Amino acid sequence: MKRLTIPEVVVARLPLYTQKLNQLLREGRESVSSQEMADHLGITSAQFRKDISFFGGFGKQGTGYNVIKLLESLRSVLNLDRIWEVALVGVGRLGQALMSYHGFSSTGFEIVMAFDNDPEIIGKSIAGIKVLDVKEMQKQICHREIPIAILTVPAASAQEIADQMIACGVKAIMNYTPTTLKVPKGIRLANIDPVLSLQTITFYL
Amino acid sequence: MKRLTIPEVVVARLPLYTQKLNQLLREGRESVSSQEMADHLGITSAQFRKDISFFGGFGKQGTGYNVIKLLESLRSVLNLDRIWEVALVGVGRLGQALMSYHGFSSTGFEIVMAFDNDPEIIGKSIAGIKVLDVKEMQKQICHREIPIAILTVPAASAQEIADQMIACGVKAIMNYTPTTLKVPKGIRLANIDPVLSLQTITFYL
DNA sequence: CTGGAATTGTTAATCTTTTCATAAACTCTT
DNA sequence: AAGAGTTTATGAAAAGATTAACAATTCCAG
Repeated sequence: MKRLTIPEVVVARLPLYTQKLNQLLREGRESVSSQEMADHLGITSAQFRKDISFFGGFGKQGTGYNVIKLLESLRSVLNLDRIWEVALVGVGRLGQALMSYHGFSSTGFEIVMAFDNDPEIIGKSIAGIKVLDVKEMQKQICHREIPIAILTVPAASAQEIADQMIACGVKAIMNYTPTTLKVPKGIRLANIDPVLSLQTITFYL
Repeated sequence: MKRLTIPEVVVARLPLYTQKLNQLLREGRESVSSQEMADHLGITSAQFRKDISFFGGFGKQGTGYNVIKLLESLRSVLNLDRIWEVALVGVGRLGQALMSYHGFSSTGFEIVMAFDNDPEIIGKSIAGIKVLDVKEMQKQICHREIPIAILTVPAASAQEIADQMIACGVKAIMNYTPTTLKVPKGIRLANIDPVLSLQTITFYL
């Protein structure tokens, strides 16, 4: 299958493309050129065209790309034309903020379970989801075959919880903790501790 | 100056290195080999050594790297040996969660101002910071010469607020909104909408 | 104090990603 | 319907990043 050979850097740019295309769609635009996309995204038009061409020719010479058509193609490439169930572990302030974040459900992600170990919070409902005891986590995640987990626990327990998740079939972890997690090959790990990106930026200031 | 020629990919990995080194330091480790670092971080040892060597030889043949020495060198390279003042705009749930996040101050970042346009929240104090009217933003940011801003406003006003920030000297924006921002050259922009990384991951699932 | 084991720093080779350049395709005006 | 002006798709060239390989050090055991 062609998909296996697509560079990771390219895949990482696709969500930005869909974001911009959504914006154009809302503005009522019907088509857009690679040049315009590139200008807005701060890349070169050649790069945009090349990236898109990995998945086939969606453009039209002289006109550019049809916004809706390209958007739907990208959504399909990224497997966004379905609903992804997500579990969240660690219902602290950040966890609660993410649970209440409307941006997930509007883009096809749904937090369907949340877990914590604090008796104060277990049993409460946040954004319509009842918080369960983390002791239930493995049973629940296994049972519903949840593929994606958001990890917002304290650093000290991050690795332990991650191991448990992986043991019951989680395939991707969004790691919000300031911890270096070790995961087996085949498990996708995204490190999105807010501090990491700040620390990259200060190099350039 | 040598720094100008260091690849962005390398700089992006350095925070992960400091994260792991901090962990080793807490465990009381004195030295670590490139091989061990690589194993934990899921990279090759050659890559680690090469990355580090951009900044000079901090290791010792036969022994590895002194944890404290390497950590301090990296912190200095990343300009983390000072305090960085940060402004936050948009005190919604995510904004509040970030304001209360302890991970910033413990790593040298301090949210010193917060702004919103909601009369309900203006004047309240969150995590010790009084929320000001966003109308005051430009005056305050200019006056204190804040270099970094966290953008957690609704998508609709993101570009406008970003423009205002840049006009009064902000050099880096952490964009948490699901928006493609256009910023002039020389301004660093980090897109950290939680949805973006989820959308990258689903390609591989 | 010597020899074997461990580990770095760095050069060269390989692999990946970006940019360039241009033919082919389409639109629009007259 | 012809010609001028756009714009894509793509193969080839250039630039950039990663990996491999190994000489040069250092450590440690005996």
